[in-house]
Amino acid sequence: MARTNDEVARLLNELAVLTEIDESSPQAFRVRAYQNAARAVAGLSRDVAQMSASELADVRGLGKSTATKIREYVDTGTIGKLEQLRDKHPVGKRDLLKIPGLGPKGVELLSSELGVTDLDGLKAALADGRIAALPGMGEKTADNLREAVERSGLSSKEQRVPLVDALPIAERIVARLREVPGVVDAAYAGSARRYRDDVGDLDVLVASDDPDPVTEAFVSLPDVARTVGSGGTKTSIATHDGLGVDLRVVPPASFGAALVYFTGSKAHNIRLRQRALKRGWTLNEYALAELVDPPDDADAEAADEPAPAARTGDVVAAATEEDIYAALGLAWVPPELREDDGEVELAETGDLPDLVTREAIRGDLHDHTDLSGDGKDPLEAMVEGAVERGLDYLAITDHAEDLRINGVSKAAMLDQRRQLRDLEQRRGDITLLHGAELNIDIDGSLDYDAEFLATFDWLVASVHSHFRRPVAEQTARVVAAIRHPSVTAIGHLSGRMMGKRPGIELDIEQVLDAAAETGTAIEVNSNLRRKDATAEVIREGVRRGVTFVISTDAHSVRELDLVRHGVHHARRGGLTHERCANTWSTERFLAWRDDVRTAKR
DNA sequence: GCCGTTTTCGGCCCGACTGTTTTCAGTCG
Repeated sequence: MARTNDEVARLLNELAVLTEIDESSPQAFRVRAYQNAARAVAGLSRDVAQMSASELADVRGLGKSTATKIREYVDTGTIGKLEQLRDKHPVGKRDLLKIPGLGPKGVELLSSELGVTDLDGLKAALADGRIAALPGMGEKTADNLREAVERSGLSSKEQRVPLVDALPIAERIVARLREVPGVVDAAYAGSARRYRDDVGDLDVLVASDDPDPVTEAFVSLPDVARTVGSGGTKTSIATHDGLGVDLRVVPPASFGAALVYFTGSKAHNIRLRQRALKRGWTLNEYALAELVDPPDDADAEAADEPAPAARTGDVVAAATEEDIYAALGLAWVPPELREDDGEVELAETGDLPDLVTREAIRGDLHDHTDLSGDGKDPLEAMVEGAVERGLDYLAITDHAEDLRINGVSKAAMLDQRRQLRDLEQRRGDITLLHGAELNIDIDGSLDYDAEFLATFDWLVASVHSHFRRPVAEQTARVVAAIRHPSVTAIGHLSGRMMGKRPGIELDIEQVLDAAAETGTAIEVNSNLRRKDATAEVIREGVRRGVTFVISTDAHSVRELDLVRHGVHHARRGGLTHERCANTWSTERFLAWRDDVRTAKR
């Protein structure tokens, strides 16, 4: 949480990159140690600036050496070792490392053989044929590098695409590959399945004993701009948007193992494999299986060839994820939690959180009708849609008057309220709350007057403008809305739009503490472009006892289905049923709302 | 650099694909 931690994590990652260049090997154990340390610091709830060297060294993933470096940074503002590596390896080398196809060995080769230490140098060496003449390189390698440099410049290794843009592609590809004869199952995995905010690429997994027609169908998809590589079971393509998609075809009996493997995260997988090794097993994308010791020296000599490092024996588990986790003595870990930030330990002791599920959602508390300008469907249709989806309660929250483009006057609001009460009475199959989405102005003030606001059943207050103001101003603005006696929830907390604009800057501790103190709910907005509040904020809010609601912010009947995204996102933040008010029964929900308002007034 | 139901040294996750190699190194995920 604390800023120092993010800063230190960034420096440790830089140390990892520089060490990778320095030791010319991605395997260099120091590199991984620094990466682990960076993640450990980023995930720490305590502020490293407040911790002693010995306290730091006690943190899992940090040792004496890194603890000393962190103290050095906190005390002096610099890390000697880092400065030294920065001097030794100019920024240009780090840029070279970002080029797809160039790893630490390649970068070192360029530097030592040709004196090439930056992108311009590489371009020149490519142009005059010096690259192709290098030992271990050739014309083909030079061509690939030339293409990589031209196409994506520096960024493609780290260019990430918002989930909202990538997920539809993933779902389309999976649907198409499911139709291929011989395909038993298909799914997307990777960071998309973990529901990260953005993805580096897509991982698609197919279960089939006949890979060739799957590969054929995959490279023939209309999305495919070019095939990056293709072997017997693994194929990589790039879409016209420049998104990379990896396909793996595995035997149906291995589908569970492959799902675990390709869902990741990498760090989570490493923990699982270490666990497997301790039990005398090995875990790969095909199975959790017995580890067979390599033959002893005599046998190896007799065979007159080096012994393989390990061979696998009988399969312990492979078909489903549940089987594999169970064999490893773990509860099945929901994909959204597989980041190695404590979930393995919780799975071991059976203490994984009771994460919110789609089936548990009983109500939707942020919905628009065609009364406000940007809504598409009339009140009756929205209510019918909610009933069809099995909801017990629904809040209609059209934009209030302040949002000039599509806001609603007081009179129109009252008219809608009469319609809503009448509809509720006539139907008798759903509880309807009359609400509004208020605009939080830059000074924290809201639409209408306090007296009128007090007559609503449910009020969502959200930021819609003035995104670039100082953190103190934004925090005061939002906290004022949280403390307003009639406001029951804060909509899309940061106002971010993925791939378009960042959210407002908030002192999140202050905001969450105000929400916890007043009982005002924080919304988890289900729109994938928003995913707002962020997973990190949800996680911290759960820790501080904040109540959340998962809302669709639907502007049409169809958008009521967005709730599945909101649920996945909330799970990433560790949201439990207990802290998610719209999983509660109508009675419990209404009683809670009454309590909050009574306490605030 | 970190870590320990094979504890203070000697390990450290696993495999596919590519391009350069005649059996493998480098890169990637």
